[in-house]
Amino acid sequence: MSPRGYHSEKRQTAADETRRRILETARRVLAGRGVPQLTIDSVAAQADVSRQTVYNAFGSKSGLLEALCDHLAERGRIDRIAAAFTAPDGTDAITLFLTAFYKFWATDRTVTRRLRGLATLDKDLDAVIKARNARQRQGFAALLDRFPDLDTSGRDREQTLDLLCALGSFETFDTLDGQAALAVTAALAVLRQ
Amino acid sequence: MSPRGYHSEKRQTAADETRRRILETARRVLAGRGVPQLTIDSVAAQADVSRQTVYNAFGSKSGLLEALCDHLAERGRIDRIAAAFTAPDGTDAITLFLTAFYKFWATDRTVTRRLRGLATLDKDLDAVIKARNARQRQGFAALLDRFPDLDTSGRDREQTLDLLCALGSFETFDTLDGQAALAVTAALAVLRQ
DNA sequence: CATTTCGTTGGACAGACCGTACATCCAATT
DNA sequence: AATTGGATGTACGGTCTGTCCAACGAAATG
Repeated sequence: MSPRGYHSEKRQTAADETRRRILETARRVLAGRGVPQLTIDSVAAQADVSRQTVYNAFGSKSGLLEALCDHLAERGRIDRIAAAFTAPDGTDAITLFLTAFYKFWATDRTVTRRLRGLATLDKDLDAVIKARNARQRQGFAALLDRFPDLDTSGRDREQTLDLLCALGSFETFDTLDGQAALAVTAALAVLRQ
Repeated sequence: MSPRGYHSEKRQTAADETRRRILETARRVLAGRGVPQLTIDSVAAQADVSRQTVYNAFGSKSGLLEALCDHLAERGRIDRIAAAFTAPDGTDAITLFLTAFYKFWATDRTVTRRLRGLATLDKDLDAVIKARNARQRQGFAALLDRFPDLDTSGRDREQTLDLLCALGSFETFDTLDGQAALAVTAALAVLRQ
């Protein structure tokens, strides 16, 4: 703590800029073909930054990956899901919700796949991704609340949510090759049956 | 190559036994809670074997993981899918096929999840898993061939296969918490709609 | 019995990577 | 002019992979 705060604008923005440059580099590295060579060394070098700077900005490799998750959320305009909650029609709402996620993942498909793979080895990153999945489930739940007539299957509510989350998961997006329309029809079939 | 073959039974079975012990240890390590500490060192130590022996048996860490995939296939009785191809009814066939996979994955759920995560970082392992997914798709395709009336959706055949693969994927199994019945009803809903 | 073979062992080594510490430089701030 | 904070460079310890090699011992062969 400084006795007299050195609040600075130029310094802050400069630091943010390097931080951002590092994140972009990490994203580019993970997006490349072949096995991702995501080492602090290579990211730092490609971002034209010293290794120490990466640690200053993110603390650790885990920290970098977590920050990258948020970075991807911005890039992929995950905020598009907001439109789903103002839709007047239930079917439209589900459609908007699912397609928002599919567009989001399509933005950085390879990076997302690898990030989720890396979460297997990283407790912190795993927590971030689990939280994200949980929020998606809450979104589906909110839509089911708003449109009670949407689910005419007579199934248990939690089970319906399980199915929707499965169809809306990144992995399903990935195996469906991004065909959002396919996921939407499947979801509607599951809800109606 | 030996000028005069030293074909041995005792040696062979002994080597197979240590190989098997290493695989079981690796499986146990990957099944443990927390971040998996799957290092050659720890596996070797827990299997009461020298590190060199692991390399003799599997060549590399990738080799060990690939072998573990096959090991899991045996343990999980993946051969149960055979029953699906002799079923007289299409619906039964799909049900048997899907539940065989779900039982398979339920056998070593955590291990499979981590193995698939590790495939992100390992080209060889990734190839093994991709091949396995492809075989599942061929299985679904064979069922659609045998029972042409099964798919009344009028959808493109490849798209129907995409959806079935998505529902039959390990990741969907994982998010559905192993509820095979749920996946089956979803698959049937998708086929009928 | 003598010899060959093979799986196994133990130690040593290079190379990659993570994370930390520290002394230093420079530009922005006061 | 003095201070502060971000960035740099270097160095070090630790972990893990993969390879090499000398050696041991039990099984197989003649």
